[in-house]
Amino acid sequence: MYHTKKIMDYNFIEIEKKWQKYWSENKTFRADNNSDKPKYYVLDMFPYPSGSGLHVGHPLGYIASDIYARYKRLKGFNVLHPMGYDAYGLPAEQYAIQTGQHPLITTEKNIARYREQLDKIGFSFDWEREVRTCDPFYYKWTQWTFLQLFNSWYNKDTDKAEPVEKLIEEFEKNGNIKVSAVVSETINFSAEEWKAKNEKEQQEILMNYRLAYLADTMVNWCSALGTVLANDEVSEGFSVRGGHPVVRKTMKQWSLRITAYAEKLLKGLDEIDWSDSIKEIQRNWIGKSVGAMIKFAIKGHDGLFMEIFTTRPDTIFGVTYMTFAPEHDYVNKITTADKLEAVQKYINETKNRSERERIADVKRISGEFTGAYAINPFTKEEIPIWVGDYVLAGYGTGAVMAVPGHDGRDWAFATHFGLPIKEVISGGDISKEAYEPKEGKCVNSGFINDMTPLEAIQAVIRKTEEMGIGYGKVNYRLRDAIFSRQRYWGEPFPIYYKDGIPYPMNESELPLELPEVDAFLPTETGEPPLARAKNWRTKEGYPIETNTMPGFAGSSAYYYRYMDSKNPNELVSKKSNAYWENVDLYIGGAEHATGHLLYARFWNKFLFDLGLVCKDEPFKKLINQGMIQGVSTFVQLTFRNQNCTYLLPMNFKCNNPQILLREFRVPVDYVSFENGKYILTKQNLEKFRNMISEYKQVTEFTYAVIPTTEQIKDWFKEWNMQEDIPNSLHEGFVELGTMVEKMSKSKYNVVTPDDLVEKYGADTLRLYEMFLGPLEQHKPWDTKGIEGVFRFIRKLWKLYHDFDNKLCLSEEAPTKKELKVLHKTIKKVQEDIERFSFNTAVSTFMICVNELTELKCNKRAILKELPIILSPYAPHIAEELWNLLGNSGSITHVNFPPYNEEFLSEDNCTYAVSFNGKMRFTIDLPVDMPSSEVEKNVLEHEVAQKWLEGKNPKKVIVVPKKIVNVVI
RNA sequence: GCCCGGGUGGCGGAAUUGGUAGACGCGUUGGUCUCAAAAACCAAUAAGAGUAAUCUUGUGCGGGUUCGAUUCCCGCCCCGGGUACCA
Repeated sequence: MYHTKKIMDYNFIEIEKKWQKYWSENKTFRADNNSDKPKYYVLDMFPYPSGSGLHVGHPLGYIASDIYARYKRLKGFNVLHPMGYDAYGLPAEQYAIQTGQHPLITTEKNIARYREQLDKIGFSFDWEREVRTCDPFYYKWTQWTFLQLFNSWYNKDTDKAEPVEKLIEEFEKNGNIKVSAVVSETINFSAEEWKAKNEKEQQEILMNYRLAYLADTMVNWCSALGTVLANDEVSEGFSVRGGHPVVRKTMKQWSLRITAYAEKLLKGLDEIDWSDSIKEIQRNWIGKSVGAMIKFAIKGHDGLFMEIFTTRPDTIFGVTYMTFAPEHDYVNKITTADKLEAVQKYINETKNRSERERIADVKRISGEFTGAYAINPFTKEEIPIWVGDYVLAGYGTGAVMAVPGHDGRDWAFATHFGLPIKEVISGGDISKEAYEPKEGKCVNSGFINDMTPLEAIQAVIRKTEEMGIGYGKVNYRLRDAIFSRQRYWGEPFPIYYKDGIPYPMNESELPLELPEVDAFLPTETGEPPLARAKNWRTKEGYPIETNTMPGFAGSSAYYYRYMDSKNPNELVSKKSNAYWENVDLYIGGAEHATGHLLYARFWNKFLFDLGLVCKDEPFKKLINQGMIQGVSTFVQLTFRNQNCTYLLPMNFKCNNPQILLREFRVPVDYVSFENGKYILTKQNLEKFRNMISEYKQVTEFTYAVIPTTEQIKDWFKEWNMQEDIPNSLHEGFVELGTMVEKMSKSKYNVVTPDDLVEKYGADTLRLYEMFLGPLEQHKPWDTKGIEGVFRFIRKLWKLYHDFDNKLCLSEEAPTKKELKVLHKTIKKVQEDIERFSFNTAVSTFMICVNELTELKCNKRAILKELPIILSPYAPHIAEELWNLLGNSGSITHVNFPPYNEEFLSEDNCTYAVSFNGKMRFTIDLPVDMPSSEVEKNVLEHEVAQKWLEGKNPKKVIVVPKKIVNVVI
């Protein structure tokens, strides 16, 4: 009875329902586009609404961003804190293929579930600005941006994107002689030649320039998903989503010329406040290398040059062979008749090796001599030309000069085939391994002898430029982003075909809505699902593109749409953009490092070039929340007889080889925690057995029992086992083994926020998720720890209430002690929020409530401030207490109380006194006591006398208000 | 292999600029209340020695700088993430 009453004192169910209703009815969190207040934009990576809903790991980042958003409101900012859905995606479509249910229906159902879960946690989102990528009103602007990309090219002279119209004007005036652009391939032509070309030829040339272009591209083809994938969607030869095999294949695909922005994307990293690891991942992905292009003449082929890219022109005197990628055009031209057969055979072999095999066998060295020779431009030596698959066709020129003395791969290749190795940089031992550092002196190197490698690099580049055979060049590893997918559930391209040439639709025809199809599968002829749509043609009857856009299309500029989500005329109005600028704080998972976070920066820079937005980076500060891992629990199962299997603890070992023990996962819902151990009780086993069909566990589980001691004894006897019954066996329950791993449905370790909100309330959940540890760190979820936070929040409630749960406040003036507790809390909480240290802020609240409880403080003067500083973390109880204190309306927009240093200062402070660095005792002394006095007082202390043993200290260090170190 | 990040009690973690290592919470142990259990409250809780006061050791390992190092430097080990022949 008493217990029940006590629990009901803090009635979180009613309080939370009441305030969530209030916020929604009063539109408390609506952001204003016309405000005199300074702005602050806090954004979460919008979720893909999956069918399994949210688990406790998902809201972690949302809670952190919500705390920050609420804090900024208290600090007087006009805060934009929106939420939406990345609604296009493969799972809904795969589900549609299996069940025939339209992906829109699945998606809407999932969104509704997400919304319900999110609402329960009490987020301060401005839901009026919600976006969904699959909504035509939204994807109109995705399609519109695509058209801008299609109609733009990258001008290297102005270093920005410009309209294709202007390029055409230039072609008509001067051809492309004066144009410096980022292109697929360069064919020079004059104005006359341009004008002489027909429409089709002209369009083909323009396609080389467009930032969104259609071209034959080597793509990652995933036949299981029936679509191509971007590089970031493939990992080690398998699709990231689903884990299906991926092969390399040439196909005509839409691509985005992100490579034009490689340098800007790299430079921009220096100006944004992101974690070092993400910046580093992006730097590696962009992969800038500075070097030179150098042409080597090929013996016996006048006018044919082997052009290579190298970062080490200083080692050119050490070239002992050259290598072409097997796919290189020249291989067939230069291979001598006697080598032709072997080379052809080699090329065919490498072609048939899948990407997967190539990766698996990185260490296998293979190659073939072509019989041809290149001429070293400096030494005039004849150098054998090889073909080898360690040279990639897609990087640089697809050909390398090999310097085995100073490059590890070349060294391995040369050693394998017995090719010469020559030292041209001193400092290493090239008989053992390649010496790669750019340190030492050039040797055996003609005119660059005795130079340092760095000097030599410049000298060789200059010389090749004079000789007209080379120039300095920067290369990037980054590839253009393949932008088409052969799937249904994505944005249609606003492109139609006339005589096989793609043309953009008129902007007035946007949005081009996703058509209905009879099945979500490719056609019999292998065309994408949109080819099934009836009358998928323009008004004039031209066929419309049947590919759809990839997932990152809709997520690359959504943060702009939130600024002006209802605007039917523009992506974002100049005025709204000028006010909100860009995202101040962005929180999301690190898994988007090379995908979304790179594409969004690219789109943003493009929009900036066009003058559509005012900032060239989208996200000023980025925080990647760590993964919340699940604790999986295991039990061993062993066959007893036809109707019975025994459950045994994981630490049960058995030497009898006839007894087979099999490991099984026990779903987290059936696990109890007692005496510091995870266990499965008899009662829970019963429940679990009834639900067994929901889990893909073996049928033996149906007959599983926890053996009693008697049964074990019999069993041991039966099997002639001599062992004593291990003390890990118990009556009535079985101990479980544990493992921390990713939280996922298939691992049966998913904890959902809904259950916790129901049991403890949203405020407790919010506090606990933050309390778990630093936001950016991975950490295991441990449901039992939530009790501590729940105790804290009830203790807080009790500060304001008497035994009968009546508000009970004293109007007395607060003591110095009480004021100090309050103000040090305000100070620490503010500092912690500002450095995103949410876990320590929760500790601070706990300390504060512990101390006020200790002081039996129920004074209004103190307790009236507490709800404000707590409100970002636990908004519902904060609102309730705020109103109980006699305030009306929401706590959302009040002022964060400033702390007063005056209350923090003390007359005395505690010095920690150490001898030779070891702390021995503490002593309270006046704050303003001069160092010499402190020293005197310390040395006179009786404990000090003991440690000094009558000797004089060698040295005494006094750090004012902190420590004293006595050296003896 | 290369590039990042990280190793602190039984567990999650704290120590913000080199200044009392282990805050706060979980768990555990003992106690109060209760017929009993739960809840609540109180106390102890890094390890080792000691009745105790107290002492010794201690932040992955080895060394260094310093009056003083979880924090800075050098070398190594382990874990997590990224990347994979990028010339």
